[in-house]
This record gives sequence, structure tokens and C-alpha cells, in this order.
Amino acid sequence: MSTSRREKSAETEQALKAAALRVFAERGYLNAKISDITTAAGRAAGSFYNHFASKEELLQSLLKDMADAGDMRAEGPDHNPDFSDPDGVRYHVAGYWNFATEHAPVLRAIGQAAIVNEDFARMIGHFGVEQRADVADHVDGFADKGLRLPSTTDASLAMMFLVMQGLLLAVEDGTVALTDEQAVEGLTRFIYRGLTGRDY
Amino acid sequence: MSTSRREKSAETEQALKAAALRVFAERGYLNAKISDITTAAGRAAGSFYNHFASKEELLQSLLKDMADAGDMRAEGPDHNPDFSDPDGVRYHVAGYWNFATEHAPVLRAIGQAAIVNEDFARMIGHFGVEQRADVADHVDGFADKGLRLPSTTDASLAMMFLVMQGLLLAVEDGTVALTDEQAVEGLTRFIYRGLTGRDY
DNA sequence: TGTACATCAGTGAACGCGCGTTCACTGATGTAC
DNA sequence: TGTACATCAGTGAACGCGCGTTCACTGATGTAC
Repeated sequence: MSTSRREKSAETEQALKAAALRVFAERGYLNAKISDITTAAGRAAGSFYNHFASKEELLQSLLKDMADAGDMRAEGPDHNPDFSDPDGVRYHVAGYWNFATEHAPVLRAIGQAAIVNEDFARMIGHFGVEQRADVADHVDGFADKGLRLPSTTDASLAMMFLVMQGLLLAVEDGTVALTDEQAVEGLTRFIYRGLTGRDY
Repeated sequence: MSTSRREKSAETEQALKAAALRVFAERGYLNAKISDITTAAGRAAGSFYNHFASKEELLQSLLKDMADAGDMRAEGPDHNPDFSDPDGVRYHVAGYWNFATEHAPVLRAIGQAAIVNEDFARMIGHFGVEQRADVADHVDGFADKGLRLPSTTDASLAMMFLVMQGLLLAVEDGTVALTDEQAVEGLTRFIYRGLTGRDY
């Protein structure tokens, strides 16, 4: 059986991406050498440049894959767009947690790349703005219900995402000992209370 | 007037440290070259190694300075060790905020160093554990008062510190637009509510 | 107080390591006739 | 279906850049007598 050139090339590209994820998870993006990735993929060093112009471009490619996966994850029928309801908060916390857990290596890698690379830093910034804008209307009815956000809408939602992000990293590297379920439940409580001022 | 050798050496060392803070703030720790630091300090490249064996050691030295400053900041007479009181939360939030704002370049640098260097990563880990242990007794009376933390004590306090840390970085790089006062107030509300389940 | 020598902080050109990147080469796939 | 040539993915040794690190040298401070 023969393998066409296109197929072979695609296979190598996939192998490089998969290897990159493993290497990034193990050593971190900044510590990962091109040769680490090619070795992990079982290819020669020079092969890398047939597919990517640089480590940054490889990361961009992984990022695109992740974004595509995110788009497919259409909002389920049980989407609850109301943060005055604990279930609304939990829905979003769980969604974030699951997605971020699944794509942890890429997310970590982007975070590291942003430290050294202006472009990635901007990307993360824009991503955060979008993220908050996407749920900004989930707190729209607060005033009418006698609820008061802890700060400006943007800052309040920023705090929400910052705790989630922070706790995810802390749980993943073992700094804080929680199961995924405990983490989601704890975050839901903390955030629901923080945003609404109601107990739960 | 003559300058003794000790004095001259101490001056150069100080100049290097001060320059490092500036360079770290501008370019970031990981992007800072030894020659950037020596140039900013107005010294020759080789001079660096009369004072520090490496960039890591220089950072250790800055870290020690910061730790000493932190020790001097004795807990004021108005220290309020009770997180069931909004003022107790605010006291600690403000303390953290002021200290972290003041030492932002070093804190940022350590965070960056930890990404690439195992030792610094461990240091940060230990620091976090201590930080939480230091305030663990501030939530001791919660059960008696009918208050329930959102998660385990450690995880709850971790969430507290994670929001503070996250928001500080976000405010500093302009991602979130808040004055220091607004930030402290917003954090106090969010955290007090999150920990206690009470409104405020 | 002065002289001769020792010590040492600082200098900056030169060195060399690590790693990204290139490129001549190989062997297999694709194309033309 | 077969032959000759073109193309191209992959290889890995070699190259070269950037930057950390060294070291012979300078000139000023310290010490001995």
C-alpha cells in the first residue's frame, strides 16, 4: 500500500503537533526546543521547517485547532444565561473548567508565549475582552432584582474569570487539592456569592 | 574625596539591582539580557559577574530585599484578623494590594522565572502555602456564626489570593480599568461575599 | 610623609556553547509519453 | 504497461547567530616599611 505525498506530509504535521502538545505539557512551551518536538515526533530536526516556520507558528496552529473545537462546542440547550441563578453560574463555570482542562497544554503554552511575545500577549488580551463581553448580558437584570455587582461589570466578570483561571492552574499543578467536581462547586459558590451578594 | 573599594563595589551592586528592576519592568525578566542590565546601570558587561553569578542570583537578591521590606511592615495595630467582618477582609486586601503594587517588578519577575526554573516554581508554591496558612485562623469562627466557606479552607483562601493576584496583573497592564481604590473595594466585596455568603 | 608594591573593582574584546535554521542529498511518489 | 525524468517529503550534518561568560589589562585604592 502506498502513501501519497499529501498524506505523508499531513501525517508528519499531525505527528509534530501531537508531539508538541506532549513536550509542552512536560517541559513547558518556553523550555521546549524544536529538536525536542521533532525527536518526540520521531522525525529529523530539519523536517520541522517543511511544516512550520517557527515554534510560534506551530503554536498558532494548535491554537486554531482549539478555537475550532470551541466553535463546535455549540451552546447546549440547557444554556442558562442568568448569573442571578446559581445554575447559570455553574453552567458557565463547568463549561470553562471542562474546556480549559481539555486544552490545558495549549492554554498554558499561550500564557507562556505571551510573556515573551507581544503578539500572543495581545491575543490573550483580546480573548479576555471577548470572553467577558460574551457573558456581560448575563448580569443585565441584576439592578431590577436588587442585586449589586461587587465592582464595574467588566471588573466583576474579570474577577470571575481570573479565579477560574487561577484555580485551574493551581489544581493542575497540585498546589490546591480538589477534584474537578469540588473545584466546579467551590468556584460556583464563590463566584455566585461574589457577583450577587446572595448566599448559596 | 576618595571612595573606598567597599563603597564603590556596593554602589555598583546597587546600581545593577536598580537597573535590573527597571529593565525587568520594561522588557520582562525573561527577555532581559545581562547586557541590558549592565548598560542600564552604566557599567561594563563583565562587571556583572563581580556581584552576581547569574541573572537568577540577582533575582534572589532582589527577592531578599523584598522579603526584608515585608518583615519590616509589621502588622499594624489596626490589624483585623476576622474575615467575617468586611473590614477584616479589606485590611488584608489593601495590605496585599499595596505591597504587591510596590514590589510589582520583582513579583512579576519571580513569576516569569518560575516558568523556566524549577527552583523558583517551588519557592512560589511554598510562598502560597505560607500565605494561606498565615490567614487560615481568620475564618476559624465561621461555623459558629452560621457561615460556610465556599470550599475547603485552603481552596477558599486560595481563591481569595488568586483573584487578588489576577486582578493586580490585569489592572497593571491596563486590561481592566480601575483605580487602586476601586480595585481594593471591588476585591473586598467579591471576596467577603465569596467567603461568607453574606451580602455587603 | 613618602615610596614601592599588592590588591582589587571595573573594562570590553574575545571566546564558546546552545540551539535555531539551512541545505545538499536520498529515496520514494508523481507525471509524461 | 513500461521507462525516463521531475518533484517533493524527509534527513541530519553543518552553519552561524545571539548571548552568557571569561580574562588579560587598567588605574585607582590599600598596605608595608
